[in-house]
Amino acid sequence: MSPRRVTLADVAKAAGVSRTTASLVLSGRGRELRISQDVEQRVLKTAEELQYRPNIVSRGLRTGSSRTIGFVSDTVATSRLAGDMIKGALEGARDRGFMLFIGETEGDAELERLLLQAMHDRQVDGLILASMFTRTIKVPKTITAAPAVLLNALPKQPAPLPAILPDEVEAGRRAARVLLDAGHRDGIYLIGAGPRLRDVPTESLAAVERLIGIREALGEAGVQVAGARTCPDWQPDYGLEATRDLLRTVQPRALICFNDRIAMGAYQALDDFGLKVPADVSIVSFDDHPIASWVRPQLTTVALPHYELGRKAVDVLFTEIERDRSAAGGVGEVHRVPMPVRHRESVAPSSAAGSSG
Amino acid sequence: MSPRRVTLADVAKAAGVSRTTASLVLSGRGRELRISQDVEQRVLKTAEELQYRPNIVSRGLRTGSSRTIGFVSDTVATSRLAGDMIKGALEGARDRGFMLFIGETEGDAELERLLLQAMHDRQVDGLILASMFTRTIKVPKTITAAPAVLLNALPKQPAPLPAILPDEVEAGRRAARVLLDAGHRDGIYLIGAGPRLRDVPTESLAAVERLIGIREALGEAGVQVAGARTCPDWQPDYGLEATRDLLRTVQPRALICFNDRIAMGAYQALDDFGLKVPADVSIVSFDDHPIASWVRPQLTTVALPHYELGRKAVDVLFTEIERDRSAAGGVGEVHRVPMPVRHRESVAPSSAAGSSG
DNA sequence: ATCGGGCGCTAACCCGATTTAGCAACGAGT
DNA sequence: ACTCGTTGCTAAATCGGGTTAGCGCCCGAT
Repeated sequence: MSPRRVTLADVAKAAGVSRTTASLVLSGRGRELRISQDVEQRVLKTAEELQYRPNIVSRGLRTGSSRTIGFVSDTVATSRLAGDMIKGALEGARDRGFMLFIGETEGDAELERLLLQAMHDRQVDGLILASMFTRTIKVPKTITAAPAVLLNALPKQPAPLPAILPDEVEAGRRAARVLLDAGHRDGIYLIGAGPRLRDVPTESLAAVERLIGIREALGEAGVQVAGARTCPDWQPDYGLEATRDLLRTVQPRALICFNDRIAMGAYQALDDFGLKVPADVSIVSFDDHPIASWVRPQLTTVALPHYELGRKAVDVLFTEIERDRSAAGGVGEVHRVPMPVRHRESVAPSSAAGSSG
Repeated sequence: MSPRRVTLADVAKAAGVSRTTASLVLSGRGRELRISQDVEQRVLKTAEELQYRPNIVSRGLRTGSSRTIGFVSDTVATSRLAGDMIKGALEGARDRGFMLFIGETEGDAELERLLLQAMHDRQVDGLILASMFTRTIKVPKTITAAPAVLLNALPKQPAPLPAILPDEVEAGRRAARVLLDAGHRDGIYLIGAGPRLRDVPTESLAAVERLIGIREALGEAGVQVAGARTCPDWQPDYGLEATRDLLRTVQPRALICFNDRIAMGAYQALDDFGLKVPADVSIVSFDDHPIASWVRPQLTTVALPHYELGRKAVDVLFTEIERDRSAAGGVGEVHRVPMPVRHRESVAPSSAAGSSG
């Protein structure tokens, strides 16, 4: 059997004071409420000796705060891709002495309802609703029971919820600029989505935004996308198939793959056609999945800042909790986290390149 | 501001009964304590109408249970490899109406201490101590404050803690048998560890056990390991280097790679030497990392049952919690979860194969 | 009339903290 | 001597439930 914990009453008794006094001293309000140095020291010493630790459950009952936040996702907890989001959230929470409840909904609305309920039953101070991939989600009504933020997602209907998202449009621009900077102007193809804004996988916000950024940066340089192949799902086999299909008709000079798994498929297709990366074809991609540094040559990619997203979500959530305490209404601001370029080996200067900057 | 929750007192008042009566009815003890049908129905109806939900924090204060378990790992939450362990644990907990606290220690003992403390402060009913890779760990003393199990780890010093681990020895046997069944008897090399039991990465229990299983199964068939290359860390680049080194002197007929990332490096090395998988060299591996089905040909591998490990850990933890309640002492049983073979495309019959029975 | 006993419900205490209101002792001012 | 203000501490209420002991009532038996 586990031994009984030391309680405030134990400390008070051992120090020969009332529970009130012990509580005041230990919560640092002793000075303010005129507890003598003598008593203060005695209480602190006793607490130390007995290894007293306040019971947060009990405190929570009184104060209404459990010093806990809930992290609810569709399936983010099990995807390595986004595991770092949890890590960021975890560390942000830890810095403030908060713990993290984790829950997965598998995209099931009923499960989500039950999960949120279970978290509210445990008096979470706030909630993070995360999505595995960037998209719009239907915000459950019960969410209003506590402060909340959206992570990697936007509300389908307008809602006063802050959202934290990667800056995908800028990422698109950056990917395009990597190629432009290497002198590429012709034979740039897209694998995964495009060329039109509606040629994207269902619900994928990232696809649309990346596409916008790509077209914008290329457009500014007076460059046209030479063509594109869409993929119903962004997995290696679809990337392989799409790229093969492309190579049967044209020889691209550069590929912008919409994520690293697609890029892996593209590598395989290029290999099949005897084309070398980056000598024959340059490749730039998105996500910075571990695979990006495992393939050869290593893949130049625009990284999803998972860790930063998780941390930012917690930061925003805490300002939201603050706001809630002051009874102020939320506004639903959208926070964009920059996606950094990881320069590796899959991009070479265009052989047709003129001046280099 | 979030609206105030409906409390038991609200229900009691609305139903015109005492809090006691309401509590008895709602906790199902009404019949036992002779509450009339009439009152019982009234209370249930009122609770339903007011959408009453008991506050678990409050209940926890009285009963000592928070209906929550803690999942503490070195860095398991952020590794896709092991994310499914969390998923398994999550679902096991959910089935019992429990939530999961998540925490990472980064291998830092002080962080671990603080984390366990924070969890105990929140009255967790039990703890799962998980490791990202199978190994022995130093069990913190404070662990005795609540029931606990080890996941993917064994205690360094003898401790009465149950442990849940993949059956690595049998996995080793299975990997070897995959090759034996395909008729391979000669030219079988190991990449990652071996050939001696002490030729393994530091602290890696999996390496030792897989090696034991491999040697056992091969030995029973009267087959010798032709040679081996160790890797200081089981990453693709080390696998690549080790395999290259091997290919400079011999031409293997089959490789047993100690995990899929190493196998990926091996693929690259074989490609460099113009050798085809599986026509020239068969490969069998461990883990069933996503990459195993992305490489071509797809990799035959013995899967780590992450999901089952997580679930099993929760199951064992609950029997442990039960045991704790009955004040019985723990025994520290070791539970082994089978690792299934994923037959894919990287193993071909040995060209020198004779009879196949 | 009195007692015993089952029935149906509730008062009151408990969990472990926080917090409000206020008490006792003492010195200073009038 | 009396009021007033500090100082230093504590009693008691509170959070939202679970749990124990027992109260009032009615019926039947003595």
